Amino acid sequence: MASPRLKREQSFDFEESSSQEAMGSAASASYSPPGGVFGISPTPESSPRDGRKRRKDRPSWVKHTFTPHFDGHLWRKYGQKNIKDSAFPRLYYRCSYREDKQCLASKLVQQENDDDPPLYKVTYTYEHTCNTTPVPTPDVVAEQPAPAPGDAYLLRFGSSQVDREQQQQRGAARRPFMMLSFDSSSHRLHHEQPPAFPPNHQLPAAASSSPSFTAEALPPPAPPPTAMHDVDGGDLFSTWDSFRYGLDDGHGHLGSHVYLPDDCSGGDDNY
DNA sequence: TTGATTTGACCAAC
DNA sequence: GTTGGTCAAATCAA
Repeated sequence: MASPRLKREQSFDFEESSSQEAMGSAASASYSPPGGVFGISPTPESSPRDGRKRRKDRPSWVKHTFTPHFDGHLWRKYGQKNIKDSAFPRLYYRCSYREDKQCLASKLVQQENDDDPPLYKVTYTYEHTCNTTPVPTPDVVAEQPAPAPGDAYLLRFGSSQVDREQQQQRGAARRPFMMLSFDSSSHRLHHEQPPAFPPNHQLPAAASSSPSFTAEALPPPAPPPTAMHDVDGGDLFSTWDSFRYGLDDGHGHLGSHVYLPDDCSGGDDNY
């Protein structure tokens, strides 16, 4: 009402991970610390109608990632919409525990380009209050056994992006797939010791052979999940997701690409 | 049968 | 008036 149009400025983009929640970024890290940083009280909408308010007075933070679906929390998709001026649809997710635990966390996933892998902008709203411990350990194989200091540690999870998206879009999505991402500052993994990924975790040949790339992620804020391969022996984590450990030198490395964190888009959206 | 996803409609924010 | 976020019925898959 009185406030001028709230654009992305509304969403706090924090480059520094001062807050280390489970929000880490898998790719570039421009996310803001959930919790406590927002002066506003994330008071849940009291009335159902309020819940439909557009981004306004709601704590939110943005991050760019190649693995938008992988941040350690369980999400349920509740909507998808084509956005004006955007070539890609926006996906709407909310915490699977929303009802069980009144967790208000939600996120919007917006693909930003068509690269390989594509970069996504993920806007989180409200911090998780479900206290669920996320992050199962994915099937993963380090592509680079020993990243040099300051380098990214690339891990690839599972199959191709296409596969994953196809699955996701079709029935495979039935099982709420986990999204995992780690925060960078809070908990840095050491190169010599990647997270507790079970040794027996490997990728499908296709995945490991694919040159196409993978995203990078930063170390988990919380102790890496212990060997939890896919919860149901499946492909829960056999996805195109991957991680990168280490460095927060300010920008992410993606294969040969280097992109600037967060506001690289400079206020981006035109929405 | 159950539970997640899809998709169009509704409605508030701009 | 337009756009974006959410709802909810229909659909689908395990």
